[in-house]
Amino acid sequence: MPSKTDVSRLPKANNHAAPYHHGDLRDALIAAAQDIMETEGLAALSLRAVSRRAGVSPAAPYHHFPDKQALLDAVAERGFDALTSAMTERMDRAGDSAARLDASGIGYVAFAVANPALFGLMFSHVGHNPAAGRSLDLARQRAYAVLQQAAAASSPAAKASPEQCLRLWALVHGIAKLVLEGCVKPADYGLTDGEALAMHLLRRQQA
Amino acid sequence: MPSKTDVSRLPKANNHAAPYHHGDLRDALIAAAQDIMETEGLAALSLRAVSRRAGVSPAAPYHHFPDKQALLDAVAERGFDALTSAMTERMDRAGDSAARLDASGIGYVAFAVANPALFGLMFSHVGHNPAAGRSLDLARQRAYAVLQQAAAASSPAAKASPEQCLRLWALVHGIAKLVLEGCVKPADYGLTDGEALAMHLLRRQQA
DNA sequence: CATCCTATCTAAACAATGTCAAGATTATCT
DNA sequence: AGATAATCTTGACATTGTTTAGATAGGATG
Repeated sequence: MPSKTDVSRLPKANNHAAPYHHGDLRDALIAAAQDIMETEGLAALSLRAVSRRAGVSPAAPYHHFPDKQALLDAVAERGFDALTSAMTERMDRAGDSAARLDASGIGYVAFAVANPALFGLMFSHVGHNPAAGRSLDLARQRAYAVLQQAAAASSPAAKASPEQCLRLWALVHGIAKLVLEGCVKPADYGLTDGEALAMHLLRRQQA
Repeated sequence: MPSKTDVSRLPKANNHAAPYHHGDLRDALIAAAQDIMETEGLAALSLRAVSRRAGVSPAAPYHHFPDKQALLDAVAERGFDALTSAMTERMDRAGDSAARLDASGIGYVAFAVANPALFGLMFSHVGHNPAAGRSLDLARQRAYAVLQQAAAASSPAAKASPEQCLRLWALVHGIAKLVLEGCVKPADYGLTDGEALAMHLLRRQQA
């Protein structure tokens, strides 16, 4: 349907009548995938649906990603960066180092509850070839580093031990997962949302 | 290929030449699904593969389960019962009530690591109609009750508070998930397996 | 400017999956 | 034994991930 000659030469103008070459399809595919996840959930996230949303044929993504999993990895990588930002921003709005430590954990859970499908994707590489997901691993480590640094800055020296850090990660990860999986409903504890639950469980945790 | 008249009347004998009516296909399907999960992983768990393994047509399961999800729910339900047994058995091999509390948490993680695909299935109802999974919810609550009772039997009174129980669940659930998702490798902490990691993280947790 | 080369996209097809409708076969009850 | 309901098969449909072959465009070189 789109006439190909009216738009003479606009390689990056993607407003009307998509040209044969999309401009930067890679980003558009990632954005479309994020869009579908937020609106229709993880189950609706098929490669063909992403292609459809981006206005492109089902085979087009294969020129930018070797695999569906590779596209999902790219989405997950951006997710970890967003998680890192969400935690640090919340920490910056906190006062002393103890409050910043709380904020990091609460931010972790709050991000998960606010982006359930994305959070699920980020931790769902079951069979994952290690070479392809290396950049993803680094993004995840960057997010974990926020927790680690918050623990290190918190005064009691023993709190920054690798074991204590991992305990904190496991605790907030467990809270997030249990809420997302529907196992724990914050209302059962007289709380409004997952964020309040995290606040409640992290308070007085370090005794 | 199978001649239908040589086996005259053996409704439950499923050794050779399966009769038209399987006997109890429902259990066979659940068992086949468990088999596939353990040997080939969650990704290979398709309804058709289960039917194939049970020696039956792809449409046969629909006379015993309304849905693929319903079969998966049945498998998950048995999984929660197995988790309950694994925890209680490990507790019974422990000494005092404090050791029993540790054993419940360690048993939780050990079960997850020993049955990665099943554990993933058990907590993977994203869009789940509440009526169908009610029996599943009960099975899950039965497993959680083991943790609760272990905490209640442990001497310090404040340890059995709902918040403390939930904290314990979140902690062991988080450890299990992080290990299964490949985020945490026990070897990085000088430990052999996830069970040892759980032991290490739960020890001195209650201070 | 013309030409080759390469990157990008489409079209068409393939096997596999979940699911359903129609028909065959067997168990069960009267 | 004969009717009725339960169980299983066959065949089909839409959807998915992926591949192959061919069309189209952009960029470099002559």
